[in-house]
Amino acid sequence: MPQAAEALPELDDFLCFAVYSTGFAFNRIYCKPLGKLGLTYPQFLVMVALWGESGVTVGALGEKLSLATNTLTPLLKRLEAMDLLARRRSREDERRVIVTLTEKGAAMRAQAGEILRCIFAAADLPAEAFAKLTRDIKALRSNLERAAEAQIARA
Amino acid sequence: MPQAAEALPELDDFLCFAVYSTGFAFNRIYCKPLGKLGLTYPQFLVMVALWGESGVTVGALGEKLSLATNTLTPLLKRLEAMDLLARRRSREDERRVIVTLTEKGAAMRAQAGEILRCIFAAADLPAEAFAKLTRDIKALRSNLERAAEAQIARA
DNA sequence: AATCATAATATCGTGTGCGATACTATCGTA
DNA sequence: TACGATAGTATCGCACACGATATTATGATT
Repeated sequence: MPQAAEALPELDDFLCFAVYSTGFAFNRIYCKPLGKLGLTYPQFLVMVALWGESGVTVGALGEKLSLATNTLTPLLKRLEAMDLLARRRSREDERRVIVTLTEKGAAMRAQAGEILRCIFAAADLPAEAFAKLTRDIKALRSNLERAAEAQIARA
Repeated sequence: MPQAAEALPELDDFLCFAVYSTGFAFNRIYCKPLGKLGLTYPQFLVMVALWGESGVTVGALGEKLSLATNTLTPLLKRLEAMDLLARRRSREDERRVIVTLTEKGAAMRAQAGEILRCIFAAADLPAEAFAKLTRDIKALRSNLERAAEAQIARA
């Protein structure tokens, strides 16, 4: 006897889809202000990471951004071509590549505040709700990452 | 007199980055169970939309998914090649393309429940927190979309 | 010192996202 | 009924993401 069809929520009620589509909504909002700087959204995130700490390895940068070198290397080469950062091999360990902001790249930091104000305005949430949502999503990400590691451990 | 450098939050405290990285964390979690079905994560989302309502136009599907035809058309062609859906021109309006589930595509719905349970388990949140987070993120997305429209209107 | 395992980065191929553009069908208006 | 405007879809090019693989450097073991 065939089982009754299991109820399936609407796509719009999926948490994963909410996150997925909101990510792209952020991307679209960032498009205009970042276009003035000639940056894409992922490139901007790399710059933010470097403004926090310059002179780091590709691997350390990838750790911060949850990106592997297959994504990061071409992206960094494009930023290098724009003269925003420099890539050089480490002397102590020739396997490592150190990424450092150029003067131009460091100077661009002055534009960041204005952009973040745009985004904050677009999100249109009270500061406390904004902060709480950030914490909640980070907690979710942390859980998902833990589950992903468990998946690998089982394999 | 040069202004003191404006404080810039750490990348990890950006709401946009939290959403961005959590989206990819979802993607990585979905990878294993969807691999068994031969689907990518965006392809799965399209299937979910069609399980909700089959026989819709490419445009209507794009509306649900916030995707334009430049992304959707190649994706739909791949699903069509897998015999999960059919694309045919509308008789009444030859501009429209109607997307319909095949038997195989409709049957795949039976696998969806198990996958969603995997994801829910990986998120590891109480059901109420899960639902509230979904609502909060959707509200954020709604605000961002409204701001994007305002951007266009100003342009 | 030779050899093998491992680490760090790079390369390649596939599948999205998306701005810009093209193409065909429908509609509105003279 | 022509004809310009608009709608719906497709195509193209570029920039991510990422699994798989390659390449070079370091470390470990004998």
